[in-house]
Amino acid sequence: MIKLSNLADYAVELMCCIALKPQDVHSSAGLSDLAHIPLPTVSKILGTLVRAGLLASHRGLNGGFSLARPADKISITHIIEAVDGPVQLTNCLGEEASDCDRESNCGTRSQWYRINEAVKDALGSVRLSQMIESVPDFIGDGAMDDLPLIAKTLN
Amino acid sequence: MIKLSNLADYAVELMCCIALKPQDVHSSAGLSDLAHIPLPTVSKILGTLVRAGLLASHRGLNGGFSLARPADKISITHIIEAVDGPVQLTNCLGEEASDCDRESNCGTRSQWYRINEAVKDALGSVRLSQMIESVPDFIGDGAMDDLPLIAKTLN
DNA sequence: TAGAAATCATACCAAATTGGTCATTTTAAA
DNA sequence: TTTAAAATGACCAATTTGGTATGATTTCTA
Repeated sequence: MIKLSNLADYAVELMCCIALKPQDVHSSAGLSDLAHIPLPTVSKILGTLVRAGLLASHRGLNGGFSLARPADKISITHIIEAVDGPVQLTNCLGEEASDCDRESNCGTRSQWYRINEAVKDALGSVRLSQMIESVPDFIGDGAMDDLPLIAKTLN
Repeated sequence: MIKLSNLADYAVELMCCIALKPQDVHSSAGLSDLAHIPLPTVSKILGTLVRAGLLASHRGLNGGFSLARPADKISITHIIEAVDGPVQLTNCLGEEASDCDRESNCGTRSQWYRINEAVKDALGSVRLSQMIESVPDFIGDGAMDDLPLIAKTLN
């Protein structure tokens, strides 16, 4: 199953919690309660997000975390890459062309590149501000009809 | 780092090797040599692909594997999902709405859905036949100079 | 101004997934 | 009947992931 790591998933969720009240300073403990994620794990993730420049931390009494920039300037890719590292579907796409003495499959590189870009676009096309707006009850049926348009870069 | 599993990566590569000579029956050992992947691993992956209906197996002497359908009827998604399971970026997207008694983040589901679909589209938009076309004789040296732009976004 | 409380930060440990190996059985062609 | 090949299942190692505990830092308050 292709999925994000739990930590990346958590990270997006925590960012959403913070973005809902952008003015407030949110403590790890408070966010842990709100999101039902173990406190130490929250701590670790928030620390990562601070180092990535997505959050600002305020130490000391009444300290906590707040967004480093407006929610519409933060994309899902930013959050995910901060936690999970870059989107790089295949080893082929790394810096070293590595062991590409393989026959028969290097025409695939340009295709892989396309696919990888498309995935990044998909992730990058949604901003944090969008994640928290408009919560239609989407469970069930047609609520998702006006959706994508994404993945248009291909073809 | 967001990446496919090695097995999925290998699977695509093996499928490419087979698709290059669609008439032939390819033995595990031959493919292992060709792709530089350990034989037992090749065996395991090919078995999975057979069960997924992407390959046909021929037992006995001079047996081996061949495509179960034309290369332009097989998408990368087919191969990847056969090995890694469905593309399901977040737990939220699974069948059971699970612990979505979480506050504040369920508006995110419809967004996650969009993102997930886009990723699937990206993977599904490339067919096996495209992966193997235009394979310039790249073995050797500068043959891959015109190859794109790769790893440009990575930094 | 000093101490204490609240909080961030980091180093450490355990468990689960993944990747890879081996040995056995089944099949079919020569 | 012998041989070469696939199919199957159990097994082991290692990386990664998730979680825990402890330590360091800042600010408030007395």
